[in-house]
Amino acid sequence: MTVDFVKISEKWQKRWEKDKIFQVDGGDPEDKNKFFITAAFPYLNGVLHAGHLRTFTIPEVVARYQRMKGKRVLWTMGYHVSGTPILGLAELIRKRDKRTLKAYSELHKIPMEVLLKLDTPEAIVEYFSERATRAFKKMGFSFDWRRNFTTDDETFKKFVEWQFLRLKEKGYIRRGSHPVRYCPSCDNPVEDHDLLEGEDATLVEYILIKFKGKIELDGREEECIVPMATLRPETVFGVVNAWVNPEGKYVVAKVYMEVEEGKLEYRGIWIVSEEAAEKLRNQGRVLEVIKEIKGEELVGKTVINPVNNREVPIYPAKFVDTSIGTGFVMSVPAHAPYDYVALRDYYRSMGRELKEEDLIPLIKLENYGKYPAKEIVERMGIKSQEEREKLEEATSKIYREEYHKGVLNENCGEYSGMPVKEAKEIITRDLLERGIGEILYEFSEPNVICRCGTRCIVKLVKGQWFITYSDKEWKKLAHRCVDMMEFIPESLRKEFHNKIDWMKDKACARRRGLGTRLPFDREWVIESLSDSTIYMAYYTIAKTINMHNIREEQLLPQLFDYIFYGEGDIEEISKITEIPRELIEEMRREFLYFYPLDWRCSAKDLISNHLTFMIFNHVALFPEEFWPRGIVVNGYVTIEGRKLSKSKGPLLPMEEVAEMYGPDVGRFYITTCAELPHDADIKFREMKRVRDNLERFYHFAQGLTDVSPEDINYEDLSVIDRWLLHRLHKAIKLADESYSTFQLRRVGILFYQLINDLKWYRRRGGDNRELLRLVAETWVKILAPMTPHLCEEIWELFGKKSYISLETFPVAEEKYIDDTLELGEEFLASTIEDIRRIVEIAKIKPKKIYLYTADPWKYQVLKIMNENRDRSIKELISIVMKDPELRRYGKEVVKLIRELMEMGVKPVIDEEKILRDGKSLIEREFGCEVIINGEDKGNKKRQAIPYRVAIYLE
RNA sequence: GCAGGGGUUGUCGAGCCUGGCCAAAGACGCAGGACUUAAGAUCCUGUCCCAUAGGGGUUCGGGGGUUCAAAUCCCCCCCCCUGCACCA
Repeated sequence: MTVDFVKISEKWQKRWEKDKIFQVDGGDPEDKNKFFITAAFPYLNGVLHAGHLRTFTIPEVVARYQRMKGKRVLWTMGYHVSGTPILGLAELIRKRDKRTLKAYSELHKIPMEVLLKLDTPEAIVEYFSERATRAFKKMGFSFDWRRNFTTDDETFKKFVEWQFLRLKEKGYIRRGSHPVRYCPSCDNPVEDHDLLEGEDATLVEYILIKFKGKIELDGREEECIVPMATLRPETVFGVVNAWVNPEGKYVVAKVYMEVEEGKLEYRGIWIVSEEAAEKLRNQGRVLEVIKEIKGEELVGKTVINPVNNREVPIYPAKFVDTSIGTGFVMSVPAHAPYDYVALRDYYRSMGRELKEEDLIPLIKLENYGKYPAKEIVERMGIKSQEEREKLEEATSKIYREEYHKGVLNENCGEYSGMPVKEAKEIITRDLLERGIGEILYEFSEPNVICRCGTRCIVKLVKGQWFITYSDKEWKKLAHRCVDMMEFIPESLRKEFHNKIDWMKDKACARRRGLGTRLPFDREWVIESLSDSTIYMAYYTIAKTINMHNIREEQLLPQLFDYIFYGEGDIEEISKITEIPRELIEEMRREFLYFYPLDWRCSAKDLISNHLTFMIFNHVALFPEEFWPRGIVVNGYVTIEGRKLSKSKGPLLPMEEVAEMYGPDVGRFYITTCAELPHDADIKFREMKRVRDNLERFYHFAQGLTDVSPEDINYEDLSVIDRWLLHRLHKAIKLADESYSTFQLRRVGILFYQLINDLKWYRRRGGDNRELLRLVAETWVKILAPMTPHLCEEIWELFGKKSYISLETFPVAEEKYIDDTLELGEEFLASTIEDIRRIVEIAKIKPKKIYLYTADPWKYQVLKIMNENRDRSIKELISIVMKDPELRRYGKEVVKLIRELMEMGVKPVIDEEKILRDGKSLIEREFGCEVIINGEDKGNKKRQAIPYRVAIYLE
């Protein structure tokens, strides 16, 4: 007889909806008995899948639990549609892209005739939000649906506008330029998924150090700048020459920097490679080329190091790549193996030897002499510049060690004595400030190719809007928030502190995509991660806005100021917004009641962006009392070992889980199959087993409809009854703890333990049906947050008229908890196990089993040990030996203490009584008579110690 | 490179924070038995090696240390995963 989980779920979902049991309104602000939990809403360019299922089911279960704990629970969901992916998807569908159509029909299960119509962003948003809603409902999510919205709703956009106006007012929005990966052919920034090659490439910042030179122009000698590109600006103090590629093409050009839009600043005449000129143009400079020259023309000329005015010669070197940096490299042979080898080669070609006096050391490094580069080159036996591989190795080794352990020496002026790690940053800053350094961005890999086949460039986007997450004061507030918050797992706290420290200014607007336009610059659309940082606050008021059809033009900034800050005159606001005063008051009340957010749940991919932004925006816009209180992060999901993929599968739509296995099975499985922070691997076999177990639980309950827990006679309970009762209350306690700390897997384990407990109970001859009914009723409540439909069904079967979803969570009663009962059963089980081992090893089929408990003095020793739990063995021996009675047993006492210690010190229990109670079980198991503490056969009795009876088989 | 997480018995996966009851939970797999006409389901038992009375031996990435005692604490090394941003 199988249970139809799907049918049961449909029945209860209908009833819940009809009775609106999950709609929630704010209560008395004085008595904030509330629980506000949210999950990072899904981005709707596809159906909800197994990953969403996990991330959303966790808070869903906890929300239901808290509801049963009597809290007013605000739990709902919105839909994220901002940004470009939906735009892109609409375009692909319009173009009838084969791969897209295949993925969306087969993986997302969209009928082709419907799919082909999804060729506008609006159609996609509408379709997928309906699908998402359906999936949530089928899984039995207990949302207050009145508060649902999408980020493209005009009303929500007004809220985002308010947010950005206030951020700008507080000085957290600025305008500037920004390097991005750019495709010159598509004329657009290139996102990760639009790359053919080079996904791993990062942006690296080269520092251009402006060495001064002279160049002949029109017969006159002119001052010019020869910029050296370097990743190690601190080594500028050790430059002894510069390198140029003699074969390379270079240009002499007047360089202007675009400091503001349309405003140029002259930066002098520069000599750079042709490729570098192009890069400079892309990165905010305007170049006027005066003439082209070949690298060899510069060989032998000199340049002046701007930090120490040292004049150094330019030498030729083949290793200089004109496509990297500027085509000029400053040579620091004391610390750069390439430079050392190239200079040595060059000197030799000139007929002289490179000597130590020719080098300028600038970094002191332990385990090395004055000239680390020279040393490593000699140690590795590098003979010429051609040995690229070895040189790379030597370079990275020296760079790494110098960076971490090096200290600048006396040649470094004001920076001497500084560790390289620190000096690097400071020197960079100083070079930039003094105008002798500039930044040039490069990719860390040579090949970064756009989907269109064009090589990407780094482009400086001008007029970009930023949120200034680099702001030190702002970071302080964010750190403070993190200090006050709770994190699950706790290790997140450290991680968030790190993320906050690393946060740089973030570009917060783009040229295209769905979403909200910047209220102060309508050309730009607010970037999709930036519009979703404080939207939990919107949940508190969305109900009022949705139910009363408040229109976007009514949602003026003054209104939000009143709702969130209590600022302004309500009469006046009511007048200008044409929103009735009561509704404004309602919104204010709901916000005050439900805020702050108690828990934010998400998968771990959002740690470094969304969750961190959420903290930043909250601390910027809200007073401390409204800062978020906790973050819960769960691991990823794989299916039978494979990563999820929206385009390649597997995906496992949430709806499919609901339809194929039933929502309760899916909910139970996804929350208990892995520990919260770990990745979960869905295995369909295991999911089936969950279904079997839940089914068994249903049948167990089904067999108990005719009895009542009211009829339990507590006076008359047997040992095993009391044990079961103890286990029940202990389970309540643990389940309570587990739910409140998001340890849902533990609840699952408790459930499996219940099944095992019931097995043992029956094996021990337990058959108190009233008690079993109590166990069933209690467990239905414990499981209700996880498997609500099944539990409602059983609840109804038990003749209850209420919804179990609204019942009170069971309360553990200490008076029924007695750990010695548990120790007793364990003792009994281990006794049986011991007998079994002897039977097996000795190959005896016993006719009679004699069991002997230990002599009383041995329990006395155990008792003393219990009273002195923290003592060492030595101490225990001396304590026990103080007792003259016990001292009589001499060495035996010492031996006993050691044995008991090894076993673990447990309280003394009445072993004989337990054995007598379990006698019939042992007799049944072995099919023979059991004699307890009878005649001492084979002188065995003396072997008995507490928790280990002596056994004699006959 | 920087940061965070992790390496446990056939597999997955607890335990490690708060050292001793850890040969190490549980699940799966495998093997044996009971039940059954049979299959499935269910229940019992075993599953590192050795052992004819409940015993012994070798294990928890590698190496070293602290301790009467370490999978668990400390140090070093190796390996794996994730993030490093404008992208949802």
